[in-house]
Amino acid sequence: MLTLRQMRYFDALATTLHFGRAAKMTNVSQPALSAQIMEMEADLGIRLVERGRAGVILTQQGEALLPEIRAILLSVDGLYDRARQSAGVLEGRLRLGIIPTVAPYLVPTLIPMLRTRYPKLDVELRELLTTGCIEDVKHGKLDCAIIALPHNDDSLRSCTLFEDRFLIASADDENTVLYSPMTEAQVDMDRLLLLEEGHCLRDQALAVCGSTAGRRVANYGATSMATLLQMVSHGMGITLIPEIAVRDERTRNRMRIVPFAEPQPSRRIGLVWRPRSGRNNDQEALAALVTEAAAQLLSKDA
Amino acid sequence: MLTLRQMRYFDALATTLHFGRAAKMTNVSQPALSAQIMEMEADLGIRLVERGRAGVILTQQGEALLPEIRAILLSVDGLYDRARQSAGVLEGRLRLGIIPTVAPYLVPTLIPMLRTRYPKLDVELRELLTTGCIEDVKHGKLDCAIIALPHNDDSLRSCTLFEDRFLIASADDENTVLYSPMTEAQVDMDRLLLLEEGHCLRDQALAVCGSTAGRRVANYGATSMATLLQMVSHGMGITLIPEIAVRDERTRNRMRIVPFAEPQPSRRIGLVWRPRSGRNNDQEALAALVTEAAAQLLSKDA
DNA sequence: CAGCATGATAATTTTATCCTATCGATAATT
DNA sequence: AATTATCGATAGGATAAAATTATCATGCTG
Repeated sequence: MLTLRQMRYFDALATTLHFGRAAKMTNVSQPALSAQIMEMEADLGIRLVERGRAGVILTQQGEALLPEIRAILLSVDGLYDRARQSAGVLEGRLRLGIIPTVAPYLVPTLIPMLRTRYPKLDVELRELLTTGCIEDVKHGKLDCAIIALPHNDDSLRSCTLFEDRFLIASADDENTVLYSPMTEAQVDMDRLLLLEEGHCLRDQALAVCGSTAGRRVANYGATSMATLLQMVSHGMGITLIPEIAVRDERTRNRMRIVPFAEPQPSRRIGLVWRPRSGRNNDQEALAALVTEAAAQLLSKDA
Repeated sequence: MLTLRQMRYFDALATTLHFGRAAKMTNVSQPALSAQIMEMEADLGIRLVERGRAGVILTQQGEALLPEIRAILLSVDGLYDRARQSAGVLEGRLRLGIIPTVAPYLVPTLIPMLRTRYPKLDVELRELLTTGCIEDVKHGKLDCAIIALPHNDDSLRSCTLFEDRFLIASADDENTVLYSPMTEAQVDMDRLLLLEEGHCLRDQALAVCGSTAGRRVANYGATSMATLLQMVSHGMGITLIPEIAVRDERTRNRMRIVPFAEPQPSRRIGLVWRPRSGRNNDQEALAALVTEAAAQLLSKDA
């Protein structure tokens, strides 16, 4: 089988037209180079050079193969450059999953920041439920994902990005009684609207409010926060709204949004990745940036 | 140093995403493949694959390098094809030297024959004096040459292509006495015109006619047969004309051309090449074709 | 003819590569 | 929770590839 070593030797031989000098150029003894060239010729089944006393002459076939061989050697050398280049922080493609109750609020802030600070980064965003995020990260379809912690899959590593407090949103009318701040027990479970199954926020909302068992829940599942809050603003019920969504949703819907009493319930948003992904630098940089973006989003909001 | 073997293994690994199956695909044990991939990663300084429980995932960098690596492997495979293709008879480039007293008469017949029978052949013709032919063949600037034999360089091999008889040409007027056939002794040395120094035909003419010493030679050297024969046709003298030139030159100049008496003097035209050029098939085929072309040229001529 | 240069060859050592067997870790099953 | 299966990594020893040094044969050169 043809080897790169043989090609390098042949390249040197074609350059020097002299076995001895080609050997010196390749830091190898002349017999070694000679043997490799011979093997190369045997392998290709053709004569590459004509050995003469006054050095070496390339055969027509050797001459014909030379440019191709040099191109191959150049490509191989180029691999090293590419490899080195691709080792930078947050360069190339990054496939990032984000859960639907975070994505629409975080992305408009996060993406411009990424573009500015890491212009060589090509982000591929996917909005997926927690389970989807975790599965895809595990199987290498995503490089990492932003989900609510904790997750139950200890084959993945994670870090906290920010705390996202819950608030209560209701229509801005007189029919709804809202205490401010309010306790979990004051939530009217009959009027509590939830996202559809699969959203972690649904479970979190139940966990927050369902501490007292036996209360019923409005039998409806909204497909997105936007839908949910639109329903709320039309007086169809109340819901938990994560702080990250407040600024954005308040510009769309007239709502009353009140905090919980201390200790305020919240969800912890984090980044998950495969422990062996080997992109620790990337993950750290991304985490720092997301934290910064979230801080920006949450500032001056109640 | 990166090797093709490593690239092939990596290619298989990227295809199967499984060390075991990649090993089977490359007919090697799994540890062997594993080791090569590891070495490749160490050499490139990057992680190519992520080892996981459910097989293997390419890292972003591995993914980035893969197309380039596959292209390289394809190029290498292509080398074999090119080599095989270039091994045909009379294919590719053939650099052929021809002495000036043969070239203009042989070429118009030879080249069309070559083009017809060996369409893949790309002939590079050079008209050179014998010394030039021999030097260039020796130094690999020509693949072979057509010269008059014998040559005095035994570092080259040669074979006879055809015998080229000499005839005597004179102006077609009453002032010149020509016997037919004539003997060498009857040549009027004072009127004998010759090519300039360097042409083997000049020396051969002298050898034919100069057997009787002391005769003087017209002090003039024509630069080509065409010039020489034009001078002859204008009554400036007589000259030896090789049979190969007769048909062509007779159409250009009115001349009387008579043969020598038996045994007719002649020159032997042959092919020379480097013994190690390794293109024996080419040389044989070319020799056969030239012989055929010459036979065609010499037929029905006196 | 002697001396020089060139590439090939020989004998040996070093380095690569491979294989078998086994391990450790994870995932799936019982 | 223990068992089994799968997967890639590791260890040890054998084999093959490639290197080195020393030498040779040959053809030029003076």
